[in-house]
Formats: sequence, C-alpha cells, structure tokens
Amino acid sequence: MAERRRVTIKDVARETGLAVSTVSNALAGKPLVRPETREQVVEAARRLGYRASLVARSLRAQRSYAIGVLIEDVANPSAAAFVRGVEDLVDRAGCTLLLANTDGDVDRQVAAMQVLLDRGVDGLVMISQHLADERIREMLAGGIPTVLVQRRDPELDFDYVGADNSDGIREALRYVKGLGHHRIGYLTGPLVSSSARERLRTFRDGVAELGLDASEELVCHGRYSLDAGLEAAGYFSGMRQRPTCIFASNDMSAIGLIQGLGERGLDVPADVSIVGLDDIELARIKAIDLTTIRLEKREIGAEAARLLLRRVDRPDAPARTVILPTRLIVRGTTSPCATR
Amino acid sequence: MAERRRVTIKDVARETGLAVSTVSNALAGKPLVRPETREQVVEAARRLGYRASLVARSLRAQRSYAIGVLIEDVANPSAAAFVRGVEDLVDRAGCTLLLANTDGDVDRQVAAMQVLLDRGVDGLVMISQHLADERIREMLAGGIPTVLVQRRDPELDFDYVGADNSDGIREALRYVKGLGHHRIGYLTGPLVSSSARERLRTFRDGVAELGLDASEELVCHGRYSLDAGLEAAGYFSGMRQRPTCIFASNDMSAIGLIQGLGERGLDVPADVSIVGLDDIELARIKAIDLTTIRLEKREIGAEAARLLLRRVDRPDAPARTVILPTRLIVRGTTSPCATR
DNA sequence: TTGTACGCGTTATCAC
DNA sequence: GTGATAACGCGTACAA
Repeated sequence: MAERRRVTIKDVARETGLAVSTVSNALAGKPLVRPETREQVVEAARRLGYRASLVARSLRAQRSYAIGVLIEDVANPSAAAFVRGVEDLVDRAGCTLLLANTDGDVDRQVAAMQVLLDRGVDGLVMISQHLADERIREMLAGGIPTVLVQRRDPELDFDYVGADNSDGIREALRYVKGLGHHRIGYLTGPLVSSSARERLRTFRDGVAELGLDASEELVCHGRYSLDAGLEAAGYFSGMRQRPTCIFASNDMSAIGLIQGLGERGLDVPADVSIVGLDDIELARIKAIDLTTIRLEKREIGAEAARLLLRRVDRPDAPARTVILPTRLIVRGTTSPCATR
Repeated sequence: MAERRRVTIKDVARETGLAVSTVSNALAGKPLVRPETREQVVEAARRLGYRASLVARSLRAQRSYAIGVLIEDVANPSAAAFVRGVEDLVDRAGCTLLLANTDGDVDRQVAAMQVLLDRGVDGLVMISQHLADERIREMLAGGIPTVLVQRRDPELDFDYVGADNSDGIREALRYVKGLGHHRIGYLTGPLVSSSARERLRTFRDGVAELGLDASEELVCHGRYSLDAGLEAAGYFSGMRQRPTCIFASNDMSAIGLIQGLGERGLDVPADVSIVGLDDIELARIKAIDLTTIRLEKREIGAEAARLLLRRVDRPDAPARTVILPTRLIVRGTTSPCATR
C-alpha cells in the first residue's frame, strides 16, 4: 500500500507552471484569473487529484467549519435522533460534526469540551447537566458560539432549544381529565436534569389548574429507563389509593411501568391508564400501542443546528430561545376511568 | 461577550521572556529544559489559560488524532450502539470522532469521505454498501487506514469486523428444528448489503445441512424496517403452504412481521414462530418477548476501533478479520411446531 | 492578470 | 539549556 504523500497546491502550481497564489485564486473562483488559466488549473488539479487541506485552511482562516456536539450517550435512541437532526443541517452547511459522549459525567464533559475547543470548532451544541460547573463556565466564557439543549441555566445567557414545556403535558392532562381521571401519578426523570424538573413542574401546574388531585405521594422519582419504570410499578401498585392514570416522563420508563404493573396483576388500560413521552418508533406497534406525547427530537437537533449556524455568523446577536411544540398522540394505553 | 483571541504559545513566550521553542519543549516535557524554567513556563501557561491548538499541531505533525466514522444513519438504534462502541475506544486513545451519515446514498458517501479525508483523519471506519464504487475505491487507494464493518468486498483487502455469520443463525436453526419446524421462512434485508447476503447464504446453508425445506418461495425479499415486516406478513400469510416458523434478518422487521401476521389472524407463536436478529433493548419486554439472535453492536464498534488504532500505528501489517460470535436468545415467539 | 511574501500556531533542527 | 529559523499547506494583501 503506497504511502502516497498528499498532493498540495504547490504540486498543482508546479504542474501548471503558475504561481501558488494563482492556483489558489483560480480554484477559489475569484474573478481575477483568466478563464483559460482557470481551466488549465482545474484540469491539472483534477488530474493530480488535488484536494485542499482543511487543516491548513482552518489554521489560516481561524475557522474550522466543524461543530462539536456534546451529549450523554448516542446509544440512547432519542439522543441519536437528536444528533441526526443536528447533522442534517450542519452537513448541509458544509461543516463536519465532532461527536462526544459524556455519559453525564462532569469530568468527561470537561475533557471533551477542552478537546473540542482545542480543535477550534466553530461552535458547540450541548446537552449538559453540569452547566453550573466552574470549569465549564470558564470555557463557555471564552465566547464560543453555543446552543444549549433541553437543559439550561438561569445564569447562562445562551441560545436555547427545548420542548416539552407546556403544550403536550397540558393537552394530555386535559385529555385524561376528560376521560374521568382525577388521581394521576407521575414518574419523573432524574431531577438533576432541568428538563426533568420542568416536566414535573408543568405537570404540577396543570394538575393544579385543572383541579386534579395534587397529593405529593402521586409523584414517584425515577430515571429515563425501562428499569426505572419496572421499579416504579412497585411503588404505584403498592399505594393504598392507587392512581387511575400515570404519566411517565419518557416512553422507555412508560413501557417498563406497563410491564411492571402487568406483573402485579394490573391491566393497562383497564386498571390504570398510561401516558408516555417521546413517541419512539416502537410506540406505535400494536403490542405496545402507547398513548404518548410526541417530542420531535430530530427537529430539536435541526433547530439547535440552525441557531448555532446563525450565531456563528452573528456572534453578538441577542440570545434566542426556541421551544418546539409537542402534542399528544392518543393510542391504546389510556381509557375512561372506571368509577369505583 | 468578548471575542477573545486565542492565547498562543507566543503569548506564553512573551510572558516568560523565553523563546517559543523553549516553551514548546518545556510543555512537551522534553528533558532538555531546566526544571525551574519548565516550572515557570507551566505556571505562565496556566495563568494565561494557554492550550495548544490542535489545528496547528495537526498541520505540523501531518496527523490529526481524529478518526472518521461513516454510517448510514445514527438514528437507527443498532448504528448508534455501534458508534458508541467506536467512540469508547477512540476517545480513550485521545482521538476525536468525526461522524458522517450517508443514508446509504453513494453520492453522499463520496462527499462525506472526501471531507473526512480533507480533514486529514488518521483513519476511517465505514459501514458501506458501495464498496464497488469507482470513486470510493480511488479514495481508499490513497492508503488511508480503514476498517470495513459488516460489509466487505472480495477485492478490497482491508481490516474487517463483522458478526452474524454462522453461529447465531445455525444455532437458531438447530433450535427450531428441535421444536419440530421443517418449513422455515426467511425475510431478508436489502440484498445490496453484503451482510444481508451473507445472512441469507448462512440461512440457506443451514437449511440444507439440516435437511429442512429449501423451497425458494420461503425467502421473502425485504428491508431492515418495521414496515418491511408488515409487508412481508402479507406475503407469508398468503402462501398456500405457510411456513411454521419465520426468520427475520433484524428485530425491527421481525416485530413488524409479528404485527402484520396478527392483523391477518395469525398468532405468534401458536400459528407461526418468529426469530429476530439484533436483540434490541425492547426485545426483552413482555409485550414483545422476541426470540432473537443477539448481535453485539457496541462490541463490534469497539473492535473496529481497536483494529483501526492498531493499523494507524502499523499501516503495513497484514489485514485482519474479526468475526464476533452471535448467540441465540430464546424468548416467547418460538414454540413447538403444531403437527398438522 | 499573475507572482511574491507573509502569517496562521506548532514543532523539529540546528546553532549558540 | 536556550534561541532563532524553517516548515507544515493554505489564503491574501500587495507588488509587478
């Protein structure tokens, strides 16, 4: 396998007998070179297989045409959809996506951010639980264009894109109230996440507005996982006065909840209705058929990219916030409340 | 927000009153600088917040410490798990991961590869259906360290990592034969993919070896998707002599198949047994409870990274092939064949 | 219209 | 031990 040296602009210059700068200008499509010359250059470049080095170009331009994405774990389906959304736009803008998984660990995030910054990324998209960390704040203070996603911090004035605030949860609450449910349980996500806190707050606000049962015991602390749902089933089924409907803060935990309830002899939706959040692909299959609040992860990613690309161009524009609408998808895990 | 200029090695040199080269040596830990000098440099660097530019370093070193990953779509759960596996190792090796989605489109892949190469990535990990494409071959011929995953080409002598060849499918075949099944259907993936072809071939070989029904009509051409499974259900249920068991080439299509069969009044596993391939997270829940062949995507990714990192160090070592074992996970969608 | 010279931030080489 | 200088490959102001 021949360790072929990269062909540079110099090679093209030598080949054509022109100066490096002329070749550069010709290739860049500058109007100042004679058409014939350009033709000749382009031809030579093609023949030699010349491609400009983006590394050199980045150094020269002080801009890398790359953007960094910090998430917790791509293996998580909604994170993946999000990344895909980001990539769609970033790619279209001629930029490359640098991916870093943090697993929610502060130190890993700090390290990953450092590397991204050292690589001179033009901007950062981050889903982070550690916005309060000193080191992270310091890096952010460097002025790198940044878009925060799903989690923000009141002290940080950055572009932000999120969803799930009011629309979906409120709509779902009205819907189940219409079905006669009054006592509604809630399975939270990890409360270190501001989005999980927001969802919970929205739920509580909605419950209050609609005059539903606001007992504290109806809120079960969980995580965004199948197993969290399984565990929560124990809690809810063991209550003296069980809720007739339970909201889970994502589809995975909702599915775990349904299974756990089933193992304890409770049928969904006959005994208890369930509402999820996400609308993962499998939510629509018959065997699951989950009533859920759809969250367009890919759209969120695309929107984050959009904001970021704009900010890269105009670094001093005021920070924007984009909240994407969510909506209820009614399927089979919700049914009218059996009066008892 | 102050558009702070990056602090460079020059700034540190000026601050300490030393020469740039001395600072570089000190920071690189070269033994030739006096300890006190080093101390002084390190201190100044810290105070100024100096971080070496990886862009400049890459240009100088002709090595980027970045590796490119070409896949079809991260939004696909198994692709995401794979990427995660790659990242685990690549990150540990101090490299950054550049991600590109191709959606299986040749032109997008060519473009993405170009960009990655232009960025001077140290290596490439790719899952590609278009290994035969002239342009792609040409780029590969440049000698960039490359690991092929899941799909390969007899003419390309690269490192390769795959799975699913014999173990899992054969094991599953023996298992269902033991249950009394003789007439077994097969739902393929897109046959442009060499892995889909390999799976089919393995299936056929196994059927022949075990003396099962090898009728051509038992093979239904499909894709790796829920909808493909739904469609295939029409085909299988409409056969004069239906198979009593069907293998799907991935879990998503298996799940679609189950639903489609159900819509046509066929029960799984009472009327027909189903075997999937992947073992996605939801395969284990009660509502799905899919018998399937587990494919360790994340492990495959890690292995690919391992091979790549090794090759970056030793570009001329002979190509290696790693085939990860797969194994059958028996759950509820398979049952003894009802004699009829 | 084309060519020359310099700088982007590092590191390696070679004097001092 | 430390410092000056060149080179990595490109773009661009300026000179010709």
